[in-house]
Amino acid sequence: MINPHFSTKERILSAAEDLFAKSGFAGASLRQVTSAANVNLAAVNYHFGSKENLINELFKRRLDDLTAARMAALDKVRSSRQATLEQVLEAFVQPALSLASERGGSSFVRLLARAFAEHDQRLRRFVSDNYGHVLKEFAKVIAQLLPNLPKDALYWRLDFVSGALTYAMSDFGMIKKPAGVTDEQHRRTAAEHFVRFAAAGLRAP
Amino acid sequence: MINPHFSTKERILSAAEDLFAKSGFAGASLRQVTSAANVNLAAVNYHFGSKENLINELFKRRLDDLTAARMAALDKVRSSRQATLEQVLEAFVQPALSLASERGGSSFVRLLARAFAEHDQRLRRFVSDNYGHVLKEFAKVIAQLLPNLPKDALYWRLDFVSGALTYAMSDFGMIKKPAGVTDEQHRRTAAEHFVRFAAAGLRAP
DNA sequence: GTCTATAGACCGATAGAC
DNA sequence: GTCTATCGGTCTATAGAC
Repeated sequence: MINPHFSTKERILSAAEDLFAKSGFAGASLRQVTSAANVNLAAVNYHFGSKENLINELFKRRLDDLTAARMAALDKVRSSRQATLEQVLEAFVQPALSLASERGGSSFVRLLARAFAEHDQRLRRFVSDNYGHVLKEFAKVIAQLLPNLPKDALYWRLDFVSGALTYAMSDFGMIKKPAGVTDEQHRRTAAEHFVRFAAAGLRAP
Repeated sequence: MINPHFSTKERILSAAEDLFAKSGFAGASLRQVTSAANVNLAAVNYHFGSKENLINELFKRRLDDLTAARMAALDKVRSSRQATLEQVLEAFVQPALSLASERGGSSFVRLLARAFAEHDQRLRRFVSDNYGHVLKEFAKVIAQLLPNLPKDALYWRLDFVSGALTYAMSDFGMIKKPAGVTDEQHRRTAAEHFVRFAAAGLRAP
């Protein structure tokens, strides 16, 4: 399961990603993590200091890249003459899609969904402090594309969009994929359906 | 916090609802629950047998009423001559809204969102075994109202709708409510925004 | 039905040898 | 950097007095 050629630190991160995605942060113990990673129990505290810090590092490892890719995609859309709502949504989803295709990425996507569902103050704060500005930028661009939509309606709809995306992505790799379809195709299909749905919902009268 | 005039069993259920909503099923211990309920630790095992069974009873207590109310509302819409998509969505949301207005109901709504986010096999199975048929009925009626929509697109969109609703409702009682607005008004507003958004998303070309 | 007390297991974290 | 061993604390569940 866990590739023995990676360093102890990376093996811990990968095992933790899988187990926390499956059982939750409180539900999976460091003993389970180190056992799955084929690593000694004490290694977690040596490399990360504490369970809480291990969780933070887990998010940092993936989110730094994800937010950078999203901002790059948004800037590209912005600089085009006539940006559409669909393009902005695509710029938001596509990087998450690529992430989900990386090694262990699909576990992380589920972990992210879990972090949002858990109204854990500490974790939410960490995510919003470090990566909240990206969401604000997307919201700003979307607001410009929907100039007639009242602000409160916009915020509600952006919340619905986040919810729809979170839930759909957290199901990646679960039950829904039909047989004979590659993961890649499945994610591409999901993204297309999502963009159509979200754009129409945002444009509702 | 916990009304001392209710029975031991009910005080345990209410305290468990609050604490599991806040900290997750693994995150909150029976000691915290019994302490918040002002009840002896051993009372949980006397009345419920185990922590797992306590969780099941928690869902049963609310979901029996919720699904019955949803089916009643759906039947009413069905029997009307010209049912609209908006009416069907309203029939789905309104009972959840009423539930959220009950004593402790808002905690339960967050708990429900958590149960979906946790891909815990045991809990998901319990919910879908006991209450999955309601979702199927709604899906059938919605499919009839969108005869030109391919089946796979419909399933994706219904997933997005569930996600949007779950996510939005799990935020009830959290940060979003503006000052000077009653809980009741806030929920009503949320429902209206949701129905507009979801109907438009489902009708997307 | 409600309590105390405790069994038996697991937890995160650390000290200290190598 | 990696290991063993262990501390001090928590957990669920239960036995048995009242």
